[in-house]
Amino acid sequence: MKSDTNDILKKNQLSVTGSRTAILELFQKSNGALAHADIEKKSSEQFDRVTIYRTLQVFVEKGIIHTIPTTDNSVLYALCKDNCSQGHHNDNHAHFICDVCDLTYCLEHIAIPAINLPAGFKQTRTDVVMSGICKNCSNK
Amino acid sequence: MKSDTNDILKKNQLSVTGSRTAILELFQKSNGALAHADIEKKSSEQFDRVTIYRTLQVFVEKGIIHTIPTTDNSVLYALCKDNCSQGHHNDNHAHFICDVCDLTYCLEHIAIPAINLPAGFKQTRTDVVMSGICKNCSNK
DNA sequence: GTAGATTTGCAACATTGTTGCAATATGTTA
DNA sequence: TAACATATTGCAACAATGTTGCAAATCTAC
Repeated sequence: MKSDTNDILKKNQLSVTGSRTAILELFQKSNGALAHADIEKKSSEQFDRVTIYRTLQVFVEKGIIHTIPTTDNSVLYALCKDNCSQGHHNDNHAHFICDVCDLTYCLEHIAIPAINLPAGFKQTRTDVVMSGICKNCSNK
Repeated sequence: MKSDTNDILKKNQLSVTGSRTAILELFQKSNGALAHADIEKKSSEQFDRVTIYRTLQVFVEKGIIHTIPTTDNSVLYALCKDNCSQGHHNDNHAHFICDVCDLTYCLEHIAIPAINLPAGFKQTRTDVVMSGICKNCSNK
């Protein structure tokens, strides 16, 4: 794992530092998306709040993680899969937020149907945010 | 316009007060969505910040306005059209945010195609957030 | 190992959102 | 319309979240 994160950072021309490695590992371990607050909680003993902000900013800029829009104020971040790590700004994303457990799933393999826009509108990015009950919670 | 907002408030069992009327009129005058900050700026001389927060909360609860998810931290609010003012929680919405002028369009008349979810997922709400260049900006 | 560049942590600050409570405004009833 | 009960507002104080500048520490390349 260590060398994995190491590679990712180097590939993106970033210095390999403790906080970057740790935060990247957090994302790799988590099965869903993480909010800034989650990251703070899971690593706040170690790193300054400011460092986390800046690390997330850099990761987003480099396309290592992406943001997920939500209806409330919270911003979620999730790891970009290998094949979408470049040119993320023209990408389409679908996410599912469970109303029960609050986990966010990245629906990587979902095809987003084309949506017809009114004439004159040029769309470069589409985000689909679905909410409801996830697989785990509906089985309980 | 005054009697219009009056009706809307009464229909939703809300007292007709200065701030509610004013904020509702702001939404009716604006052609796009408004962020909390916008509302503060356009009416901050008149109403307390807290009042604006609470007014927006009440409006959302009553289904008078709805929130629009965005990729950055900002929460946008937009007026619900008449026919979507009830049962808003099971609704589908599409919005377009222009990268140039930053205006947000509610695409009321757009059909959102069904998206196939993995087995076990039950979706109750779908938000589509598109960004790009709007009609006005692409004509410049 | 050392020099130069990058990153971190701290401090201070700005913005955004929340809560309790007293004062005020609203709706209702007589 | 006066008066009561209820709902709303504004204030103050606070909490959470995000930003900036700068010196110290760390990293990379040589």
